[in-house]
Amino acid sequence: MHLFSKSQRFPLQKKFRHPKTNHRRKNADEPKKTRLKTPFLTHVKTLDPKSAVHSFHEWEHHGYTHSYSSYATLLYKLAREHQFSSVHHILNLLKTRNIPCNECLFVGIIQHLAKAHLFEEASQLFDQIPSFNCNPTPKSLNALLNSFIDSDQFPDAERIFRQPHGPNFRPNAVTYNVMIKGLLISGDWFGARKLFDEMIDRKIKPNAITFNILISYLCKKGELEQAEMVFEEIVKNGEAPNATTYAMLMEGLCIDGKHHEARKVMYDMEYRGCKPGVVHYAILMKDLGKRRRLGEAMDILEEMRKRHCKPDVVCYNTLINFCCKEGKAKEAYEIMAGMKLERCKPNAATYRMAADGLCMIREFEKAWGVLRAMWRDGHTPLVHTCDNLVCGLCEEGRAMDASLVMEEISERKMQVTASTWNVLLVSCGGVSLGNVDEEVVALIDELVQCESSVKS
DNA sequence: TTAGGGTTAG
Repeated sequence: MHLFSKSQRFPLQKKFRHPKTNHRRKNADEPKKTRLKTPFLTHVKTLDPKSAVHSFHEWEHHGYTHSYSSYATLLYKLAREHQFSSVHHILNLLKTRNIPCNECLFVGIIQHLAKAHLFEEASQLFDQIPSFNCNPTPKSLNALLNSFIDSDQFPDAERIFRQPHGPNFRPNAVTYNVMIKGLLISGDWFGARKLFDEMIDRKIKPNAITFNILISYLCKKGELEQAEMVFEEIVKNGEAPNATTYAMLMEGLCIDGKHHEARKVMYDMEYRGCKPGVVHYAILMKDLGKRRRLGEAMDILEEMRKRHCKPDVVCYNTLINFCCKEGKAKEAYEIMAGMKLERCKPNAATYRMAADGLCMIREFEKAWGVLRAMWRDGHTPLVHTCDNLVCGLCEEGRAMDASLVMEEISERKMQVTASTWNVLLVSCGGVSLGNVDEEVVALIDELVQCESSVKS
């Protein structure tokens, strides 16, 4: 029993003919020419892996000729869901039907196999790529090596890397980058340098990423002098350091207490034709904040504006964070107000930090305003922020305000901790000793009922 | 295809 007629379930092939020529393309299975979304592709997306395989065969059974993209989409889906026996089955169909394949398909499957720790299978699939009517390039080798290394399988990656891969199959810079990364993960700096030298000997030109991998390692280890030497090497090699190189170097210098030098690097980068971005300013800002030099951190904001670099939400958050930590939440509040003028939308982190900071300095009215704005923007405050606000208001003897806050919290299906409820109830009891404030008590009753219905 | 940088919380 089917809900749709046969023609709806298995639209006839003629419906998918090329709109201009109205005849089937000769090479319909060619990977690059199958960008039109066929009904099968739309259909298969809605199915679970088992039904997808079933449907694939059913459509075929009713005369539908699957294009390469049908196979590929199905295979990606199956691999993503780790249905590797079905992957094997569909791959076999591709092979026996001699359908030309795109190397990207194998890259994707190899990555999923490695994620599932099926390293032997990943390696075998890589070896079998030529049997699939596909010429492998270093791209699939690199994907295999990188998947192995990211799964902590460096020895296997090295074994594969050292295997001969045919006369026309030459490793490229990415291959070496991946292997260098692998060595540095285990802290083998000398091994990495040796591989770098091998790369040069084999006339494989290192790229910016090669240097960035080395610099990133050195900066994290605090080996600033060596990092700067590698930096000089980049220039010597005729390669241009990129924005990431500068950012890593700046961060390394800041960590090493060399703020002034980090700033110099930022000016140098502009001189060398690489415009500092918001991240570079944020690195300086964060460092100044850490050193409790808030005023200078604020000046960076002004400097950014002068240099036509629009501060983003993370920049503002960096400042707001340090202001709040220093008990200067009023300044943080001003910054937040300034963000709106600059058309920069606060995010959940902005609101959370500002609300907490304002509670900390007992500016509950403002904190309450921040919470409301947060809700209006579709963000959720943390439970401890609500706790702090309600408890703070209670401590100031403002039980009615605290109850109103609680009302809104409950309306939004949020909860506070049990101890906050206690504080609120005790606070209301204190208010009403011998002179019960009926309005407050009624509100609390309502809230308790609402709270129990949320919990149930 | 490879790295990678600045915020909150967890």
